[in-house]
Amino acid sequence: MAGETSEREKMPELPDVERFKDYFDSTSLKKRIEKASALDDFLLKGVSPATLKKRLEGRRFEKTRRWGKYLFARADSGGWLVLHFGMTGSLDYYSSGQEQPRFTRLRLDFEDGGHLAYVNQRRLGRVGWTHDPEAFARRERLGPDAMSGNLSLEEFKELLSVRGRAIKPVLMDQSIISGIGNLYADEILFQARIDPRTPARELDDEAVGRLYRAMRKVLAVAARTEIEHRPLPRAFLMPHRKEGDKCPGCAGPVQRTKIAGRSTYFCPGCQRRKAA
DNA sequence: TTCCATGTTCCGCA
DNA sequence: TTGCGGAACATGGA
Repeated sequence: MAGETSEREKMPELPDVERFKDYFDSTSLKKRIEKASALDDFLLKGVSPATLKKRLEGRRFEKTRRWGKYLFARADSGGWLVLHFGMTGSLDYYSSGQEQPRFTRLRLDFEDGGHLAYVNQRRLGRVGWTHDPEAFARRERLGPDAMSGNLSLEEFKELLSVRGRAIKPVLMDQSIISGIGNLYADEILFQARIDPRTPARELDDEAVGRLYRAMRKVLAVAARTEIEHRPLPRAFLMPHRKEGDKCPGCAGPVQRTKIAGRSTYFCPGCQRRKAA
């Protein structure tokens, strides 16, 4: 991730956390942790710096998993390190001799001389510890992960049918579905050709089906392009988040509005409240 | 100087 | 009680 943040400053949503997972796996598994330093206990939630040290030092990470925007790393002491990236968090692995990245909040020093830095400029984020990611998700009231095989079209339909508010904030509500943030909510609704202001329960079966498929497709494609470090597909709205920019679908002007307090970009020509 | 950005949490209203 | 919108939070950039 080093040097990469400057070229693409992106806020962590599910695809970004998927990239962090891939990065964590390729840099930090199976190595003995010599030292764990919480440099800013502001971000520690429910775990003291001393406990974190005790759980990590002398241990190795065995595997990772992701739930929504949370990344969990399993230590061979039993238990999982919990990372949430807030709006400005990322990971940076660097070798000894290189300078510690600015805004490093947690640093792990490995036996091979490498260091994993959890970097977070604005300190909206979280570092914690849990004995079980499933239990953590329940306690935090996280809905099913947006990419999970467990989230069927039927369940998705069920989740939306009882919500009266606009579909966009419903998609972003982590207690309903985990992983979708402001940018990808816009992208998913654009790909599904649905007006973001449409009340969730007004979507008919056909529209919900389109939305479900768009959600899976967008997140999968975005995660892959994030990991492979490629640009997003040309048909994506995301590179056009600017009022009046050209819609990649119809070339009409992209419109900006505010929904539930978040700025929203959409194409009024392509995205309708009722299926076309 | 003021506004905006992002995700989550908290407050207050209906 | 529940669902919801909006402000607040930290911090820097336009």
